[in-house]
Amino acid sequence: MGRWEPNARGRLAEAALELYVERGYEQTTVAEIAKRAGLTERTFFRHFADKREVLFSGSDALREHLVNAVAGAPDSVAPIDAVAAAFENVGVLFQEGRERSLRRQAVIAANAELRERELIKLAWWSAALADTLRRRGVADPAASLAAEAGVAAFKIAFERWISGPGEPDLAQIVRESFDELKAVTAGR
Amino acid sequence: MGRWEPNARGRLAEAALELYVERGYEQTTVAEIAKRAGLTERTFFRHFADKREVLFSGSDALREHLVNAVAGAPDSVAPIDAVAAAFENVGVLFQEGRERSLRRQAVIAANAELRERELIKLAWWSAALADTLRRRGVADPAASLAAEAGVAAFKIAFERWISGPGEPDLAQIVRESFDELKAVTAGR
DNA sequence: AATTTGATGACAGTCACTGACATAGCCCCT
DNA sequence: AGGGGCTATGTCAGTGACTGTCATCAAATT
Repeated sequence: MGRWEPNARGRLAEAALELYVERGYEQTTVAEIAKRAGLTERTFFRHFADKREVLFSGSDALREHLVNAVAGAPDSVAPIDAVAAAFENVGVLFQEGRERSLRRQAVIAANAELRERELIKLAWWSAALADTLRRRGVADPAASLAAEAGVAAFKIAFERWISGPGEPDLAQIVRESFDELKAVTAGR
Repeated sequence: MGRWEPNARGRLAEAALELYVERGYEQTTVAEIAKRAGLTERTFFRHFADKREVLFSGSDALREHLVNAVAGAPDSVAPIDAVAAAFENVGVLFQEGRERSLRRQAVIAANAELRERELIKLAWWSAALADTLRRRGVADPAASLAAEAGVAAFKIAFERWISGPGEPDLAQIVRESFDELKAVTAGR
């Protein structure tokens, strides 16, 4: 087991999720994560900015996907609908499967620090979406509002997907969530 | 300057804001804050859970105010409008004045950790609002969506209030923000 | 005046995170 | 094949946030 085992980053992420599930986030030290991955604490911090980030490294890819979807929408599509369509398609990127998402969300839900990190990732999505809308000629504050409201709709859809029974279809739930958003903001 | 100077908590909050403004959040140690307040580091952590919380202790009062406003709205008012009205009235609670809010927001905007904390405070508002709406008989996910969308509208209004020139009226900006939200989610 | 109560100080300890430097595996070039 | 560089990892020392524990001091209570 020399220095050069492949995929150090992936091993660290795997070990971290396992340990967070087994004994909780706070009760896990970075040294323990590194040890399980066959590495040292210092190396952990070379791959991840902090102890939380190891759970959120996939967020950037999701953001990219969202931005591309919105940027590629026809000009005739209203901002909120472009955002809605982007989020509907994003379900595909949860290939890691509902199983892993469930474990991950359970860990996040159990810890305030991790929820903070998740929220700032969503805020980062929102900012990127707003920026993309502005490039499409949407003025502020409409661009920011469409992005924020869209992220909110997705957040709630995701929660329902995670907490729901069986194997529900994320894209379908997202669609319903955006429909509800429209109904609610119409003052009904 | 004995042990028993009054208002230790307030002195700590004041010293913290000053130092965060002067030299930045990260470059300020808790020991320095405590020293300026004439106290020790240990005492700081008896008053505030962590180094960030000292900037957010007013958040709970705001939440209370919001919840009461929504709970007290007439039954005939639609959920989103009850939330909107609550946020319009909340401007009153920024008695500390735009001046202090400006300094505080500048500090928060400059640091990711502080932005995380702010987001989770807003999420806490949203959860409380959703809960209040449910008590009014609003079903989910409508309750959650109205709360989330409302917080988003307020967040954007607040940003505009802070970054705008002169002394704009927060309540007015909040009203406009909710109107924009309605327009945007209508697919325009 | 004695007692109790609550806030503060003092001190030691853990752990997240960082900077600096050493070392080991891998690739390229001759 | 061998040397030289490049990058990932290891080692070590240090800072600072945060916690547990116990002592101490001021004020309220009796």
